[in-house]
Amino acid sequence: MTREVPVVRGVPEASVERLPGYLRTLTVLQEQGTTLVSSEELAAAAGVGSAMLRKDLSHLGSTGVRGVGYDVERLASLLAESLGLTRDWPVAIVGMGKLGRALAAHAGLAARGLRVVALLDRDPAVVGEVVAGQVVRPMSDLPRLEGLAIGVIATPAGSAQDAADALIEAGVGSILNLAPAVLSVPEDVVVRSVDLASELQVLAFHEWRKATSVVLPLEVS
Amino acid sequence: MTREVPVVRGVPEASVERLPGYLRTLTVLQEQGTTLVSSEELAAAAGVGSAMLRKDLSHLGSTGVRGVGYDVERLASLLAESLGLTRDWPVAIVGMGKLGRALAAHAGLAARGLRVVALLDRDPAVVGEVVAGQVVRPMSDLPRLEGLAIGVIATPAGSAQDAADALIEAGVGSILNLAPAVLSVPEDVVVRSVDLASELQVLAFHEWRKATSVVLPLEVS
DNA sequence: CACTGTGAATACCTTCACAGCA
DNA sequence: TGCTGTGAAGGTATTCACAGTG
Repeated sequence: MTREVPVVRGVPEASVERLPGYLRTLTVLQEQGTTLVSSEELAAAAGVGSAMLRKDLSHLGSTGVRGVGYDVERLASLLAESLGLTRDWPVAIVGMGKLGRALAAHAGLAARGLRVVALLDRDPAVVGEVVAGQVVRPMSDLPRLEGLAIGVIATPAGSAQDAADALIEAGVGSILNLAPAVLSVPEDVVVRSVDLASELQVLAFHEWRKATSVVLPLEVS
Repeated sequence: MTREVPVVRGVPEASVERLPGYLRTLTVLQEQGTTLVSSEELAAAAGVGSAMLRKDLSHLGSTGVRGVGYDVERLASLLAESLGLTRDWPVAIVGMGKLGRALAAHAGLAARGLRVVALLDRDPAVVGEVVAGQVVRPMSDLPRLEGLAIGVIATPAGSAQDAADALIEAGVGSILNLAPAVLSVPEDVVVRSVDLASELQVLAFHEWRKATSVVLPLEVS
């Protein structure tokens, strides 16, 4: 996973990356009927330290009550608004392989303001198929789509740059790149890359490290 | 009391996360017939700065030649060995939804030493199905699997902790968690979480920020 | 009085810049 | 000469610890 985001105004990137997790955790608490939560409790549920949580929230203009904690609903609203959940973000997915289809079928994107408005593929054999209730379109349809905000690249590595170029041409401002390739894009376009094979390789590295390092017996005192 | 588990390979985590990308880039160069590469060129192709690349490689006991550059094949070998590619890492995938199936079918895992040895699902209706050439097994088969190294959780959030517990019980030392949930695991188990919906939400945040911050036209004097 | 919000301290990561070597 | 390897500098991110407050 990589990121290339110029930290511009306000919230540090590392902090931004944790916000969706906080919102998720709050939603669970809400469903459980919890109405008030301390930073300690929320942090534990979100898997982070409480000081970090408080600092993260402070960037959003936090709204806790000293001596008491946070109002769950209020905090959830703050996070939702900060993340842009109040708006709809039209998403186009390029590449209808297994991964692209999995994402297209992903329930819960819509609930978070992420509206998948187009599925595209370069392969004429795939175009016209119905995936997750939508007809797969040819790449040539891209320029016709209005108001696109986010593009997802789920193509093979070799087509990733072409897909990126086409998405940007169509007006996309952010790209989630699932292909194992480095994209070159204008600097005002935000790219996040996720490569599952690389994630597994990082884990393999850790297993390898564990296997080759814990040879010496531990000393107990 | 003890602490001090032998710390051997001092490769910083941030560095480890970039190694698979370097290897990927080198493989492409190799296929193109390139035999020698400078840090500047390789860094550009991998989308990082050249100083960072050199520092990353230095942690592995780098093997460049001053005034010349790196031997592509030699460097690829170094990276492959460092990442544990010389060994096979048995992987089990839990959860045969769309995402789990996509990963199971992922070509190129095997080429990187990641051998998917088992597909599992809790749902009896899915057990027995053939996915990517393998029969889906019930969770109760997990304890029977020998030598598992890495587990992938591709279940709904509600089942993720159960899946993690079962995988760890079966001897897994590292987990790739694709479910939107926080896992609690023993501290010697390495967990990496990837949530595609959260990734998209981070992008939505950036779009939102761009839309709300660049309202005032810049004044140039 | 328990908890938040935050300055200060620390740890970590990246970039700079150049010494040193083929 | 041209490039690597790396100490030092500069940034970010995280943690500590406590003052401030409902």
